[in-house]
Amino acid sequence: MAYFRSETQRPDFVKLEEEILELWDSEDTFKRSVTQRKDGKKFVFIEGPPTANGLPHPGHILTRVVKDLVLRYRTMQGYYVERKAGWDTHGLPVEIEVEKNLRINTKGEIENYGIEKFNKKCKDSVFRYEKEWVNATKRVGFWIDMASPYITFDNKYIESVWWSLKETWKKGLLYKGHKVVPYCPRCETTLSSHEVAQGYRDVEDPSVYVKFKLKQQPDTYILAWTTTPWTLMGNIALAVHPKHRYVKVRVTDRAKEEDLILAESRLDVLESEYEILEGHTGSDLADLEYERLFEFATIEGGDSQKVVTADFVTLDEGTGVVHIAPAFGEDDYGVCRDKKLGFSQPVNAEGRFTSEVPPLEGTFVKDADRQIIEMLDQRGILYKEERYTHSYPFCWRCDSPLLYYARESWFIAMKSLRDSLMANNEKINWYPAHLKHGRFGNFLDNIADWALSRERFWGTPLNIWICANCGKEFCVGSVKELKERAKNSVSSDLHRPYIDEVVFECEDCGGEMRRVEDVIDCWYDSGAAPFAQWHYPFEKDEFERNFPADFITEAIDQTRGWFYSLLAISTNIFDAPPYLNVLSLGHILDDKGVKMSKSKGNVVDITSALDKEGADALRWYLFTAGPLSDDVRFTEKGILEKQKKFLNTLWNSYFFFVTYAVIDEFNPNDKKIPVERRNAMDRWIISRLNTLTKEVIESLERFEIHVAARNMEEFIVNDLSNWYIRRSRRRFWIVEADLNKDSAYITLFEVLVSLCKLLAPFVPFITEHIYQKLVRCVSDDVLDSVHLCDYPSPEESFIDTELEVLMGLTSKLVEAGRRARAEAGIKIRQPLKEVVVVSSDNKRKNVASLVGVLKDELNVNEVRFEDDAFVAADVYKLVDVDEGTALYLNTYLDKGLIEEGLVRDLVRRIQGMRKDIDLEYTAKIRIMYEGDAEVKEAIDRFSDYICTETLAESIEKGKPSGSGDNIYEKDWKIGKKEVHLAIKP
RNA sequence: GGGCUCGUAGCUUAGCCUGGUUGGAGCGCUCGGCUGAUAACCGAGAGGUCUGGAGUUCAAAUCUCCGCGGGCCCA
Repeated sequence: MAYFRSETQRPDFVKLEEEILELWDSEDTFKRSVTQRKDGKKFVFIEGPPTANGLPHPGHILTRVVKDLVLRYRTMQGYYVERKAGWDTHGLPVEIEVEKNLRINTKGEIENYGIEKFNKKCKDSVFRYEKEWVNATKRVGFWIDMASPYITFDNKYIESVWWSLKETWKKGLLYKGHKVVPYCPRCETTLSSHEVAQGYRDVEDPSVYVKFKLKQQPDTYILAWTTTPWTLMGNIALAVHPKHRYVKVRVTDRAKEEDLILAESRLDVLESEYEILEGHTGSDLADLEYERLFEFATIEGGDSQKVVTADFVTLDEGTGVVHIAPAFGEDDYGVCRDKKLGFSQPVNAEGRFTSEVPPLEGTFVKDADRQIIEMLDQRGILYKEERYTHSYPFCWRCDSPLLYYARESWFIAMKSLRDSLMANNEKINWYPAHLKHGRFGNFLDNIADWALSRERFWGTPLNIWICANCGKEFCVGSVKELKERAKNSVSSDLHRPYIDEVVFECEDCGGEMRRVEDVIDCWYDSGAAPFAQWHYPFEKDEFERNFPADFITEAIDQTRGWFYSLLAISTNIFDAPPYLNVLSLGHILDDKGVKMSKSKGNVVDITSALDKEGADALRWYLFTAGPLSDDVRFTEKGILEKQKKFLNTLWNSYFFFVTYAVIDEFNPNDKKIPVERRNAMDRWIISRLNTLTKEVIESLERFEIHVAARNMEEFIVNDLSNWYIRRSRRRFWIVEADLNKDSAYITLFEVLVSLCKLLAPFVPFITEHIYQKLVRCVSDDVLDSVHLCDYPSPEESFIDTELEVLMGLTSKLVEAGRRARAEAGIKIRQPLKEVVVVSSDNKRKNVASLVGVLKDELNVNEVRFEDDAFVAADVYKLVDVDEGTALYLNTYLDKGLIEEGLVRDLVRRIQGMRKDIDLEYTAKIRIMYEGDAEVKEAIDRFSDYICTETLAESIEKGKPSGSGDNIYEKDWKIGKKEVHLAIKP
């Protein structure tokens, strides 16, 4: 009885994968693969939570399969790898989706609609596509526990976030300041950077050169430049670069002599003749005072009308002197904060001047430019005006120009943690390595405080209460504390608007304390995942077991996103790196190399590939496409090619094995043949397999996943399929019991099983199928799944480098021999007498063990080795093999060889005919033929050979009698001879 | 506009860190061959201004600088 089951030659991979999914489901394989390793060393992974209010796109699929690969690999290596899914559920993107559906777009409209109703819509919206996410995740084979995910809107999650903010607050690192944000005055809302990026457009604006009169020096002005004249109303300071050269020049303006100060390298902006009076570096100019341009707006909280130095000043345009208005520029605001200067905000939330600027009250700032320029001109302090084209952001929703506008905001003082951030970064391995001190390191180097608050609705409420009476602040760190302090009842939902109702009594003055209205940046939510997903510190065990993470991976855009927010929070709270290894992936581009985006409409529907080619093909395509840190140009054609080339070849290797193992009733459990007793071909493929195993593990450890995958593909296609199996086929056809045959079977069996384990993390479906059929169906005391097995480790004693080199030489000799045949015009099916290998090297002696291979591949009866002294006769065709090795092919054909060739041709035709009518591999046939005397003579002499090769009981001259049932006939032309063949099953 | 990164045959890519035979493969194309596992495979051939330019060097796809184009992040 056969031990294996026959297979179809052309599998439906998609159907096969669905069957495997069912198998995993019914046997609970994922859970068992995790718990089985419970006593193993921990390998901690954190899932970067996606938002399920949109469909997963190809980039998500990439990160999911990469995560899966690494986690399966570590699991098979014996690590205990828990995998908790997570969902990111808060934030502006969610709100915008809901706004779109409600067809509203301002905060006022949301308030009118009702925060309670609005937030409920948000909550429902974040799981709108959960089913699609879950399905896609399962379908691509990503094993992650989606039954108990962490969800950032959970009360427990929020409570952990609150705890961490209270820790921050207690250290005095949570403070209130201003943040200059891109702001749409029509929608009355701030925009996220992503939204701003969508709206940049080139526009022409006035650009003015303004003279700021110095206080201490008569008729001396600093010349500054701006493209937004309206911001001059908020001027507080002028900035120069500390290291650049500035000069004082004497010019004549409107018949009046005066002195101007500007950067030396910007002198060509001057309209008239000038004379240089003196030079300074920027830092020499610091603290010079100048007169106010306009005596309108009030200035609070510090000095003003001073020259300061700032590194962001450039000499590319303007005068090298930058006008600073902290209410209208992020850099401006930062400088003023650092230099303890004042602040002035003469513009209201609608973008119009307030009553502080009477002549312009109620005017929209962008419309005030003209008037302001005229006011400057009248007062003689406008040096000149030009038009200037630059890119400026507009609202993507309503197209009005955005303003940079200072709003009150809460910050975490990340700047004070800069050194710790950098020190913790040193403890992290980055893949690719350049990110560590490149993009990420530079970012940390220039770190700014984290603007944490958002004047929005759907998010973790900022847990700070302020006394309306005395201004005292209090930060709540837990639900328990909230309930203790609350004067009124506390809702079970910690979100707005319920939390807004909670009022405290001020401990100092007895006044009423109310929560600040803001929610927090949702990046803080996801960055808190290492502890918040375990409800730390309210529950301690899980967090302590799972910190820090060993591994995270997301796409490159997360360097300043999640990769940073994790490090920022972890450094702040624990002063430790939150992850030890981070793999940054490239993006998936369309087939033209352009980023996929909804607006361009070039987003590929990945489900189509999953439905047609399947998950394994998709995974393999992504893993082999190139370094994972590079962008991938995505083509479905590429996936199809991987299916044809890689999956089919793997399948066929397996198919070949089972086909003959069934015929032969081969049972691997009966045959134990030590490797050293097997033939050279077997020892070679086993050596190659172990070398491969070593290379694969080394590459995976370096996260060079594409190198590992490409090595495996090459092994399967070249070494296993095209060389080992093709070369060994005849051994599988031996009918009687035979050690050589058994060695071939057992070798191919072992290689296939090892290969499945090696490949299992990459292509989990096909490997599972093959494992089930090859191992589980045959033996009783085996593991139920390939994913429960241990990952192979290389067996050094099986690696025979010399043999591998030798096989390399042999294949070179084969190639050379074929070239010789091609050049001589003798096809391979025509047997020849001999080849002579001439080599000065003594390695040729070793080739002796592989002489059989050479004979077969080149179809010669003999292989001889000679040294340099060999003198070839004319019938020998010479080809060079490599340096020091040459090959001579004896091209002389005698009658015997010609006959043999003819017979080979006949056998080939008969085999083809068997295949034509789909005969069983083992079916016997009878052959009849017609041909001339030479054909008859050849057939007579070789009839035994022909019969054996074609499984014929007889071969007879003549035409089959009667128009036969089941008789298959065909006329052939072999060389110049006409032959008629008929076969009858 | 700034930072980082990528750019090798029609397509997908190796080589670049550590400069040195004639820049390798695969798909596709042409011709020939092999085949009872394979949608495969083997041999020969056509196809390359290694993104452009400059520099360093006896020698540059490789190192340096300046452009161009794609991508990401920031403005």
